[in-house]
Amino acid sequence: MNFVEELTWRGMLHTIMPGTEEMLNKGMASGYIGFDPTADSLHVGHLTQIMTLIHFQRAGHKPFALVGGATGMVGDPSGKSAERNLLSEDVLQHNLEAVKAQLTRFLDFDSGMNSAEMVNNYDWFKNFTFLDFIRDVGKHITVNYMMAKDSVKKRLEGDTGMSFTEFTYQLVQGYDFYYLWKHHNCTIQMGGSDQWGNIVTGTEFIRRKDAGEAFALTTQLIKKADGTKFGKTESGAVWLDSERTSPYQFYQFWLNTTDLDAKAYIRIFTLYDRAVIEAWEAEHDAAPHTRILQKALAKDITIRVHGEAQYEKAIKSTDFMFGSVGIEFLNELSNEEVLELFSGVPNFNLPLADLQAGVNISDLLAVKTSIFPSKGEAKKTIAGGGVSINREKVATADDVYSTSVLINNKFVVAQKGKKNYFLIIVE
RNA sequence: GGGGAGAUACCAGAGCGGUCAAAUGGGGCGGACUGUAAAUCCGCUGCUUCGGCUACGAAGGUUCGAAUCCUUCUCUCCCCA
Repeated sequence: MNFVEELTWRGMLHTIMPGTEEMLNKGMASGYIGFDPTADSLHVGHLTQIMTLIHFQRAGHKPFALVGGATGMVGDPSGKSAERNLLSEDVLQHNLEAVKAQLTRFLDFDSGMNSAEMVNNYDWFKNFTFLDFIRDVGKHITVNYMMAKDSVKKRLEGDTGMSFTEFTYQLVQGYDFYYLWKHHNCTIQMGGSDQWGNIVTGTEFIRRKDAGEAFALTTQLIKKADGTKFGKTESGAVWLDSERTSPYQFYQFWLNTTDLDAKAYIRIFTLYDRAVIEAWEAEHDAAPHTRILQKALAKDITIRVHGEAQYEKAIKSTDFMFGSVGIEFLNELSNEEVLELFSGVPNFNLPLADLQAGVNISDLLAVKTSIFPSKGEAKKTIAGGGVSINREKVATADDVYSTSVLINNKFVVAQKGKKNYFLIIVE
């Protein structure tokens, strides 16, 4: 199965330029996807692009992962309704290093001819002067052409306007493609469907400047079945960095996928082949409550991103949090084991003296810890029956807790709702 | 430089002198049901020592009383030059 067929059956393909598949079928091709360092970690939204590169490499092609040291300084207007704030160079540099490190984990950088490569567009832009740029790049593309792009049109039609800086973004990205085409023989650029306009500016630029031929392919924007944004939870984006999103939370995110979405995601985010996936689907349809798809999905991605050991830990934590194990189970564990079990869960420290003096529940939740942002909210949630201490529902917001709630003389387990656990460490 | 429109809670958006902590919708959070799903239903959605306090771009002013009226300022958008 070739690259395009692979993406097609997985439901990942969005748009493909005519002739692309023929070009790829001729043999090993080089292609790239760009990642802008807007934060110091990638998030699950980037996984589609990462998987695309993985498939590209598995199909025998040579993938380039481009980190946008330069483009990150400009700001991509695609899909943005308002002008973005520029990041400082320090922040950008820090982000760049972090993103590079993450990308390194997913691709094979040592597989001979088609080893992956990492490039940074800052390398070819840092000495590119403004005058050179407007003469060598700007001259080949008309403003009329640039204005016709969706990303630009939307902003001109909207009521927020757009700076010249963001307007030029497509040229900067277009030149990236040209550079990689010229120097690394990259004949295809891939990306999310929102990147189509930018990518095509690149192929157009290559054609006009050097009469060269280059291709484009974009992938589906991942959305949830209900149309809402993919990759968000109560606490924000789901990051690949374990400091930002713990492996346990990461695992939970995937496990909580809806049935409908799971069928789509298992194709996009795992490498299992069609027969395996279809067999699981049949099994899933027969007994949806076993959530076989969600489990397989969560397992595969968690291992790819965080490794086997972290996955095992996430499973153990999950078993305790959602299994039939009672709270007494903690008594059988050592302090280290308890901490390990709760390692993926937010935790707070509380001086023992506070508990000895007796602490009001809303103080405990909102003042001594930041499980709730305010006492008012803690009280409201308690009134709605949404708070538990050691798995026991808190009856009223006036309850006072003392050392009698301690587990192992050291811990208190708090829950906000059913799914959100917090560990309070008392010492 | 000239003219116009506007700035309200997380977002959209009503309110146009008191009854406004501010309609309505969305989002979010919690509950019930369930499979840690979807759909549905219900509750909550500024802070609080529960007496109040701080809020409708900012600062002043008018008034017994202002999100609502006046002045100045800041910012945004649109049109013209």
